[in-house]
Amino acid sequence: MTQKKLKRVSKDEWLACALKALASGGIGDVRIDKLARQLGVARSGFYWHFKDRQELLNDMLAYWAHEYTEVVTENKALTEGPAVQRLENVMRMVRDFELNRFEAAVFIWSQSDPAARETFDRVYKIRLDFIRDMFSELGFKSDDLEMRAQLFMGYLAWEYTDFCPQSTAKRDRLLKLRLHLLTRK
Amino acid sequence: MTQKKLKRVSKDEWLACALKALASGGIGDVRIDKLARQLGVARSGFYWHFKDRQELLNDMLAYWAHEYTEVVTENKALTEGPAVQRLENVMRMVRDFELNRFEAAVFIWSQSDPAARETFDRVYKIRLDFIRDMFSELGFKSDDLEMRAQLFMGYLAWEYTDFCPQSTAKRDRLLKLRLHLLTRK
DNA sequence: TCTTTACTGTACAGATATGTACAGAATTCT
DNA sequence: AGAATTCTGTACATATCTGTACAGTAAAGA
Repeated sequence: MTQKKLKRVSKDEWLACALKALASGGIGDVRIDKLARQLGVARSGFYWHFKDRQELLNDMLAYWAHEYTEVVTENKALTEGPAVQRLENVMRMVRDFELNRFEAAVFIWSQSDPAARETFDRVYKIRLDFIRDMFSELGFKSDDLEMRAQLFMGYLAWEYTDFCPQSTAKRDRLLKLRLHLLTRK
Repeated sequence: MTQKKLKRVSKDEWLACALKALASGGIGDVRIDKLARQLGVARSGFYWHFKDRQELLNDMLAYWAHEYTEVVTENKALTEGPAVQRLENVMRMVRDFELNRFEAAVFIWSQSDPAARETFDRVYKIRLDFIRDMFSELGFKSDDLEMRAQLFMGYLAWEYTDFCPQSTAKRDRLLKLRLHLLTRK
C-alpha cells in the first residue's frame, strides 16, 4: 500500500556531517545520535558504515591530515613558480577553501587524545617545513628564517576565526601588504 | 567513632577546575560529574555554588573576558612607556602567563553559543583596538596599520598551541626579531 | 527473477550526565 | 557554648548517548 521511501545516507555524508559538528562544536559535539537527527535518519545506519564512534573519529583525523599533506603538497600552484607567488597562493587557497576551519577543534582534541596529538604534530611539522622552504628560497636564514615561517603559519592558522570581519576588497589589500611585510629583506 | 574528615571545595576551585577542562577538552568536556571526580568530592556540592551548569558556563565566560579587559588594559607595563616597549611587554606577558590558553576553546564554543559569540567578538574588538593604538602611535596608518595590528594579534592568539616547540633562549630571540619585523617602517 | 549488497527502522540494555531533596558535618559568628 | 552559615554525602528521578540484535526495504548484478 503505502510505499514508504527510505532515506539513504552514505558514509561520506556521515563523515561530512561529523566534520561540520567538529568545526562548530569541537570533538565533544560529534555525537552519533545528533548526527543522525541532523541527517534525518535513524542512528543504527551509522553502525553499518563504522564499527563504532572511535572509528569515525579516526576517519575524521585521517581526512584532516590528508588535506594538509598530499592535497596541498601536490598542488602545482604551490610547488611551481617563484617563491613569493607560491606564498601568496598558499594564503589565497587557505582563505578561499577554508583549509583552516578545523584548526582550533583539532588542537583542542589533540590536548586529550594521543592519536590526535600525534597527527596534529605531524601535520604542523609538514606545513612548517613546506613554508620554511619557500622563505629559505627567498634567501632568509637561521633565526630570521624561522621567525618568518612561524609568523606566516601562526597567523594563517588563526585567520579563519574571522576575528576581524572586513570586505573582500580590503582583505585582498591586506593580504598583499602582509605578504610584502613578511617577504621583504 | 570514626570522624570522617570532609573535604571542602570552594567556588573558585570549581571554576578553576572547569577552566582547566575547557582548555584541554573544550566546552564539551566541562562536565559536572567529571569535575567532581577530579576534585575528589561528591557532585552535589556543585549546586551549592552554582544554580546549574549554565551558570558555571556564564561565570567561565565572564572570567575569560575579564582577563582581557580590566586586567590587561589596566596594567601599567602595557599602558606606560614607548609603544615598541609596550608591544614587547604584551608579547612577553601573553607568553609567560599563558593569557592565550583558552583561545581555541572559547572560539569553538562561540560557534554554537550566542552568549560566547558575543563575548568573543567583544573581547577581540577590545584587544585589537588596544594593539592598533600602539601601532598607530608608531606612525603607521590606514591599511598598513590594520595589517600590522591583525598580524600581531593573530599570531599571538595561535602561539599558545606551541605548534613549534623550542628552547626559551630561541623563543626570546625570535620574539625580538618578530617585534622588529612588525614595527619597522 | 533471484540473489547479493547496502542500507533502514524499531527495540532493548547499559553507561553516563543532569538536577533535586534532604539530613548531617565543619567552620564562623555571637 | 549555641546558632547560623557553608559545604558534604547519599538517594532518587530523568534525560542523553552508546552499542547490539534483528527483521525488512531498495537497488544492482547474474
